[in-house]
Amino acid sequence: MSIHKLASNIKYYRTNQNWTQQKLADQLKISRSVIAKWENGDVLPDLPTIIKLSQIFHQSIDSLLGLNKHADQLLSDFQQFYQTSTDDEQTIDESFLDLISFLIKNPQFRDQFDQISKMPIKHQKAIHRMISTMINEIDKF
Amino acid sequence: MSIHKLASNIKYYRTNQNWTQQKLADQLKISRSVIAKWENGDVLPDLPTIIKLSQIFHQSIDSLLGLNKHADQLLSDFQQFYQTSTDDEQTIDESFLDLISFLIKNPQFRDQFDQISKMPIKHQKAIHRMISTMINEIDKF
DNA sequence: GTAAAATGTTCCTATAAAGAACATCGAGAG
DNA sequence: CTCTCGATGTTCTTTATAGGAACATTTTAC
Repeated sequence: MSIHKLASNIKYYRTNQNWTQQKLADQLKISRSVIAKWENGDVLPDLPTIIKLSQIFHQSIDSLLGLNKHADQLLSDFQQFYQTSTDDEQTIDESFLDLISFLIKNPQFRDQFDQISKMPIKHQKAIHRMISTMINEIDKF
Repeated sequence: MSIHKLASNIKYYRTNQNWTQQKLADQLKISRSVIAKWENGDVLPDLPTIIKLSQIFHQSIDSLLGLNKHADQLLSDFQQFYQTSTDDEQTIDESFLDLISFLIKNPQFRDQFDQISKMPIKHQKAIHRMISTMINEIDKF
């Protein structure tokens, strides 16, 4: 149940409008601290509020929740685009679209990734090993 | 706030399948009386349950709630996904396509970021900080 | 008309979201 | 470098409401 996406989506669409948490809170007529909690994944908005959010951001509820309906279409587009530029047929599947959407909505990771991709291979390998360790450790929580 | 439609929709899709309330309850692993309350509009299902319902009935959440979208909005959703819209120049540009192609060609990184993207926000933030440190340190070589 | 099933209702409990106050972070200004 | 202020994050408490169990009612089948 990929509800964690709602958190970053709310933050993404809010900052996209250059809104402060307070401004969004005012529109929803709720307290600002609640929005901070939504965006950190501490708490889920209730259904009526989700509907309001989807209207304010002009997003379908499904896409607010990260359950995008158009994945199939987008997928085939991506595949077409990369058919020419990559000779080997690597896996571009639905989960890859999810990852792209994650990078779009989390520019801080995108920037890091950009840097990593420009490093020499040996550094990349070192980083890859370290991230593996990090992921394993953090999974223990 | 046309939430009243959810009640009749749940009942509609359930009876359409010739399911009893008990059978639906079993699939959701909740008590039957709750479903009676949903269908009478006494109570709203929580978000995770709504998502399950939309999957069980093969309906988008929006249509389950009776919030059907228009064609033009579907179109704008599509554009939003690509982020081709005006003000967001930094999201999808040439360098982003480079990044995607890097991900395609380096599945080991792709898998790691896949995992990261599925973590709770707080873990993501921790990882982000650690990667920052790593990049800074490794740049000193 | 009766029995069994399906559904509706009541009451209670437990959960988790909202609010308020306080803490921390971060971006300028000096 | 430090101070300030706006924005955001966190903690604690309160409140709202969804869920469960048991009972009541309605519907269906015979």
